[in-house]
Amino acid sequence: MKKYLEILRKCPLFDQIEEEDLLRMLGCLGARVEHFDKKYTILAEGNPAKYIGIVLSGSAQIHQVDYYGNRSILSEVGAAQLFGEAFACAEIQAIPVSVIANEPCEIMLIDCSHILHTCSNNCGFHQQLIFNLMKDLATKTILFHRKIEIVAKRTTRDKLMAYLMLQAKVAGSNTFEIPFDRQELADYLEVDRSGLSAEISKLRKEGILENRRNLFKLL
Amino acid sequence: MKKYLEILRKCPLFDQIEEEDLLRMLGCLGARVEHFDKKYTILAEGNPAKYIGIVLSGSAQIHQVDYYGNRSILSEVGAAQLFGEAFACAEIQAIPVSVIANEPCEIMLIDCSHILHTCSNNCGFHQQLIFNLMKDLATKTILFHRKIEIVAKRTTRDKLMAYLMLQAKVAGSNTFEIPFDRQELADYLEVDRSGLSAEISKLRKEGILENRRNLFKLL
DNA sequence: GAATTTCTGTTGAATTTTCAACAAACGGAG
DNA sequence: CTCCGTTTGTTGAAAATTCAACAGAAATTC
Repeated sequence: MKKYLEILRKCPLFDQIEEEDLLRMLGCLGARVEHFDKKYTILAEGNPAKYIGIVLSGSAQIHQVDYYGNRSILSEVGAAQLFGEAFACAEIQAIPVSVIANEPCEIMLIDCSHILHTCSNNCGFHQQLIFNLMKDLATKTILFHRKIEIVAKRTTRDKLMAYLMLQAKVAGSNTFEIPFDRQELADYLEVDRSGLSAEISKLRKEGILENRRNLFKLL
Repeated sequence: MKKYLEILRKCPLFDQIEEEDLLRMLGCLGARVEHFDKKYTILAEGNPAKYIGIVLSGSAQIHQVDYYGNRSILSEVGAAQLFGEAFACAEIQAIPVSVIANEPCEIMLIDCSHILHTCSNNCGFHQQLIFNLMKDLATKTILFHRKIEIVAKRTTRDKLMAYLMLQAKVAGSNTFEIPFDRQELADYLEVDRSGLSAEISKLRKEGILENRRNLFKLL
C-alpha cells in the first residue's frame, strides 16, 4: 500500500489524516487494490452498493444506460477522487449506474460499512472519515447542480457553450482539454453526436472557438 | 420551539436524537423560525451559503434561473426536509440557486457552522448531526441521479413518462398527485409547457393515462 | 508501414421541440 | 354569483434535434 500514499494523501476521504495513521487505517478498513484495463467495468449496475472506490491512477466514468440502451455519462472521476460513495453511504441495495475504466487504472475499494460502523478496534478515525465523506458528498451535489444547469439548456449549442465555458473556468484558461471524445461528450450533454459535431464546426466557422480534437480554445 | 417537535423528529437531520435533547440543541445551534407566504423567496441566489433550512410546514422549490431568464426547477422540498445543506456543508461562498415558498410555510434556519464546528459547550451531538448530514447528502445525490435519468431522455414524452412512472413507484400506486402545476412540471422536466400539455393530451387519447390537473393515473 | 479499426465531420429527411397567440376552464375575491 | 386573473389546452409555423448513412482523418495493430 505504501506506493499509493502520495495519491491517497490527495484523496478527500483522507483529508486531515496523518500519513502514519493512513497505512494502519487501510488495513483496518480492509482496503484492496485492483487493476482494470480500458473499457472494463469496475462496478456494474445492479451490484451491491457496498464499496467506495478511489481512483489511484487513470480515470473512470459513471455511466447510466436506460431501458432502450441509450447511454448517459454522469461524470468523470479522476485520480484521487471517489466514486460509489453516495450509494454506499445511503445504504441502498444496488447501484443504479456502472463505473467504467476510461483508461488503464488502479482502483482502491473499501467496504463502506467499515467506515460507517465503528470497528472492533474502535480506532478514532471514523469521525474524521465521516466528516470527510460529508464534505465530499456536498461537493458532489454541487457538481450535479452544474451538470443539471448544463443539460437544462434547450439546444445543443447552449449546452455545449455552457459546458465549455465551465471547463474554461475550471481550467483557469481559455485553452483547455476535455476528458471526453465526441460520443462521450454527446452522452454527457445528452444530445446527438452528429448534431454535436455539426455545432462545433459551426461555432468554429463563426470564430467563437478553435479546436483540435479534445483541445478547445474559446475566443 | 416546542410546537415544532413533532415535525422535527421526522427531519433526517435529527435522526437518532432524543426528543429531550432536541430542544436544548436547537438553542445551542441558534435555530430560528421564519414564516414565508406563497411565492416569497426564502433564500436568494447569491446569498451567503451559511444556512441549512428545514421545512416545518408547507413546501418550497429549488429554482435555478439562467442568464436569459429561463427557470429550471431542481427539486421540491416538503415538510421535515432540508435544503441548502449541500452549499453550507461544502462551505462555498454563495448559493447558486433560489429557494421559493411554494405555499405559505414555516422555515427553520440554522447556521451550518454551528453544526460543523464544535461549539463552546462541546455538546456531544455534533457527531450525530454530521453523520445525519452525510446520510442526507447521500440521499440527495441519489435524487439527483434520478432527475438526470429523467432529463437525459430526448423527447418530452419520454421525460414525462419516466417522471410519472417514478412518481407512481414512490407513491406505491398507479394513482398519485404531483407537486407541480404544468409550467412547473415543464421547468422540472426542462421542456416547453405547451408541448408538455399537448403530450399529456396525446397520452390520454392513447389510453395510457388519465388525469385531472395534478392528479394522474397510469393505465 | 500497411491494414484495420475507431473516431469525427457532413448531409438530408423525418421527427420533435419551441414559440407565439389564443380560447377554454378553473378558482379565488368581493 | 359574478368578475377577473391564472392555469391549461390547442394550433400552426419556424427552428432544432435525431437518425441513418457515408467519407475522410486519426489512431492502433500486426
